[in-house]
Amino acid sequence: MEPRPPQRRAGPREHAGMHVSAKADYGMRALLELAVAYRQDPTRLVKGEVIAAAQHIPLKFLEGILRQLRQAGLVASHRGSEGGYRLDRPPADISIADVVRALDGPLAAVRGHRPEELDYHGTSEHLRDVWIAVRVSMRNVLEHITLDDVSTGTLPPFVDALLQDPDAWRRRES
Amino acid sequence: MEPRPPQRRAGPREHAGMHVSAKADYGMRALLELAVAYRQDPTRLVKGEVIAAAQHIPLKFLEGILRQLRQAGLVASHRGSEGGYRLDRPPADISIADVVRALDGPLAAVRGHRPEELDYHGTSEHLRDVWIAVRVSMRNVLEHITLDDVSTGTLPPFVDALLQDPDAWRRRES
DNA sequence: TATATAGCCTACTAATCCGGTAGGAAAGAT
DNA sequence: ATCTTTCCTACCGGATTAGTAGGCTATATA
Repeated sequence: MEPRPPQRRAGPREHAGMHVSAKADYGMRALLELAVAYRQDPTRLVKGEVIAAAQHIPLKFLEGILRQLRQAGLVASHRGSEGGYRLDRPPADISIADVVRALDGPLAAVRGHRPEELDYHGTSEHLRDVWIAVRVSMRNVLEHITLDDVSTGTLPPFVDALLQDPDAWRRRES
Repeated sequence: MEPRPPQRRAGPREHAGMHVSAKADYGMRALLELAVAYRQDPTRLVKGEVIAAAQHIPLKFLEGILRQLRQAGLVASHRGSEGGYRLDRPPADISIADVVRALDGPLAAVRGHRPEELDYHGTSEHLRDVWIAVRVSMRNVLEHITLDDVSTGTLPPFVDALLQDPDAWRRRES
């Protein structure tokens, strides 16, 4: 195996509201590779190293991610010379939310707690509704886009509508 | 000052897709206290300790948060015996997104990068659209709810609509 | 002018998490 | 028996989180 060029690390972490970790990002890309193979032949196995090379993911790190995805029931694997990984169900039945939850945990949390567990009082009584609402809106997007959608590039119409927003690609001054 | 009961810390951090930090949560609650005072009298100052007591926030931690909010232009302050904090503009002009951005940084990031900076290729070409779409949908919620809305408990109709979702309060199996 | 008050600023810390790396054990094919 | 490929455990440096500690500075009042 040729020596892999050192991965570029994002500098200071710069915490963000919704942060998709390297794990979830790599995991999504790995699953998209598997989605293509699945459409060719649902039983076909793809080796970790092939995925790693195609998407420039450190192999040993990827192995851990794929193991986690297997434990979540999204991926199946076989060892040995003819081993590898495949999706455990059709790519149209795996949502982005499934992947993010398997690798990054719950979609939304406040101070480490689920929104519905929060106990606000006094003037902040209605704050919980806000976090619940943002979670619903994230779910609406992430639960309705599948691996198949992303893989084929045909996102659901309501997602395309979101992307039509002229400011969609503009960054806000933070 | 009576000794403050020890703060309950959330156990293992349990990383989440969107994680609102303690800072942003405390900051929101502090601003909601200030919003009430502002409606009474826009020039009225509230002391840090009063806010801390009302919302059970460690005082010294809160001071740092309020300083950050002042640097972001959301809060004004005065020192001295009659000092304290107040909103620097009407609560109807401060959105939740303003607060989260001031305290937690950008609303959405992938591996520490803004979604629009990402460079995907091959099978994951369309993945960026997904992260952009989820950012748009988060913005749609967080930029259109103001401190005034939360403070008075009258959220915008489209947010109420989100909360009507029968599953809004249900946690998903992760 | 002295003093008390309350915000401002810097530095520090313990625990945790992130993004990996290393080394080998176990399973499967030839 | 051997080679391949996945599986598992342990470890690591750096960064972040959620605070704490202590003093400095501005302001009002006596």
